[in-house]
Amino acid sequence: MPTIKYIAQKAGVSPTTVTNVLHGNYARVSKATRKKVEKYLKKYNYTPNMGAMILAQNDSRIIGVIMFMEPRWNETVLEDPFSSAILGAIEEEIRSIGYFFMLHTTTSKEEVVRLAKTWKLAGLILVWVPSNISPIIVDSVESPVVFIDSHFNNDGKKYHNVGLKDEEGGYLISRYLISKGHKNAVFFANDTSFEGTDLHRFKGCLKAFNEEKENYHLINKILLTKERSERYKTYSQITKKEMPYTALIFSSDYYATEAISYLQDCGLNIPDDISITGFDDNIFSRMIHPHLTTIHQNPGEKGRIAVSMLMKLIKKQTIEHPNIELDVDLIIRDSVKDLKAK
Amino acid sequence: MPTIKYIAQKAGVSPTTVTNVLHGNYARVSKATRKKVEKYLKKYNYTPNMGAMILAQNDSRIIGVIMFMEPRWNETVLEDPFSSAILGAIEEEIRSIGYFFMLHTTTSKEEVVRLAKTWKLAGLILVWVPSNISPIIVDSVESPVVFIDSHFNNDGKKYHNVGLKDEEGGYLISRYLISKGHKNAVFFANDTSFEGTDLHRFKGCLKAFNEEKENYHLINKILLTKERSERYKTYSQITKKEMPYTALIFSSDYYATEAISYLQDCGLNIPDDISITGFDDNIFSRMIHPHLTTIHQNPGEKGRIAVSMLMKLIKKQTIEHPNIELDVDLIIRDSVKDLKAK
DNA sequence: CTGTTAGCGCATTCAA
DNA sequence: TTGAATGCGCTAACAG
Repeated sequence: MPTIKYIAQKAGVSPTTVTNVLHGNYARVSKATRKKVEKYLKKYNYTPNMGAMILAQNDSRIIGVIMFMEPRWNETVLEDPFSSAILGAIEEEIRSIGYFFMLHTTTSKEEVVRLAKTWKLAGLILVWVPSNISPIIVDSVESPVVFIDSHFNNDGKKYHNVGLKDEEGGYLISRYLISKGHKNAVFFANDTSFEGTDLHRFKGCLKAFNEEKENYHLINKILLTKERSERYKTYSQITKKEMPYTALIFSSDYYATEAISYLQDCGLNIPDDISITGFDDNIFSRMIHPHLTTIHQNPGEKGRIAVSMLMKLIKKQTIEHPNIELDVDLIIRDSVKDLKAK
Repeated sequence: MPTIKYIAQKAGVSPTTVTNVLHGNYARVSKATRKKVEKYLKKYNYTPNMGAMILAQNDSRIIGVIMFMEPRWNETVLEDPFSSAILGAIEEEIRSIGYFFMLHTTTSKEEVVRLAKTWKLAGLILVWVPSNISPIIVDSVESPVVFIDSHFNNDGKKYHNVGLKDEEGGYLISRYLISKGHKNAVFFANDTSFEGTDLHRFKGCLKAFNEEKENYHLINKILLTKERSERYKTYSQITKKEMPYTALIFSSDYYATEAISYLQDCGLNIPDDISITGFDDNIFSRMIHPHLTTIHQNPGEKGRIAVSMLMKLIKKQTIEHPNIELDVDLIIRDSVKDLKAK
């Protein structure tokens, strides 16, 4: 494993010169020696030692991507095509600009801070951070930070976030349900904490239903747990009692899909017996039958924008829009019954 | 950011003593000084600098996980819940033993070698490496290497691999089809290269059909591409011509699911018009209707075993089983028609 | 049991 | 346009 020193010796120049060639400081090297050095660099297949680089310049070119989630990446989280799509896009983007991708899941802010220090991370991308700990992280970490899908308390701090028009999504899907004659619906949140995206989507639904006259109600919110058997129990109650609602609004395609499958197994017909909507427009939303009516978003775009925003931060460029909210689209498929049609 | 030197100074001891405390070399430190040092370590919240560690001992504690795939993590690869489940398990495992997880996708062996050198990787986990380049990587890299789902040419080299009884899986699913009266089937491979897992699954199918008398045929293999529209074209041909087969054997649930959805949209009834089987038993195999008859495997286990094997390699412990083939199970659901029933 | 010292590979002064 | 010297934080060999 050749070092700069070694190359320098072989080429008969000083280490400094080799460094200058490597860094493209061509103003400080004559063309002739530059060519010569490049030849030896290639000949001995020089590879930098990142350890030395970190030590010398306090920057690792590693971008840490932290997914905030339960200790275990269980089926309900990472197997959701939506997470993977974000990660895939981020990885590709980071790699293409010559940085490195360190992935970490945790729910501990201390762990994030420690990771950033230990590795002198060039930057951090934090996915799904609860709003109460984001300010702490931003304050304790030296590296620039970009959030994905976070919502913040209005504490005057400047956050960089790539999110979605969650509220508008909730509004759109609810308006659509109302337009099809649905007067009573239930909202299923992805998480028991019910904050962030869940909360905003819910607010959007609420807004739509509140615009209507009486008899229109977003009846309730139900918080789904990470435990599949418990969710099944929740779904099963839908089949039993006299349902005071005609539509189920899910805050993710993942759970909407799961519920449809479960309810179908119970003998229900979707959407004839009950209408169901999702959120995300993941691959499986169009693979199941009935195809799922849902809100579209582009997870890859989220990841890519997050990386490019982070790079601007790293390079200390100015950022015009520190808080991006990507657009949503209503995707009408077949999981909602038209109650007005006869 | 306190350093060892700084802590040593504050505690009134030498850096060596601090190091010894940090490394648990308690034989070289008196209990009293140990306590004292620990106090200061905590007080100043000491965090190691990995750059210095890499430099000093040529080991980064980073485990590089390389996914061999097309430059773009597109929907067809990472959004497959199967990949994410492997990654999730690996990440969790690596983190729990105090190592770090660097994720990289590529198809270039040079890139793998460079990454390993640049970061002095503690170890490498290579997923889905084509058999022709695995020996090259093993030879060019200093770090221990564990493969996942690779198959090797018999070149006498010692590989460490965590795989699956792919052939048995193919055999099981084919025997099942035959038992239900299916005499002619087609095999759909996940990749155009048709090697590794695809090939072995196919072989298993072939074996089952060849055991039968004449008139039993695994008619053909069809190699699916990464381009969705092309796959749709492939599926659509199934609907058009007079099908000389009654079952489609897919080498993954992912594509089986996709095909079912597509064919249903074309008006076909699964399994009445045609039977379809998958491979993997991912989450969506039981969410779609008809539920998919498939071969079960446990991706999380694959990831965890790979990490533990790698750790043994890193610690230079002996490995009894360098080539593990995990068991498969036939999962019978509703996507295969019983042709013998009337 | 404790401390001194040298060196890992690189970037970065500063001098020539 | 080139080179020599210094230090980043840590480990390990050696000395006490």
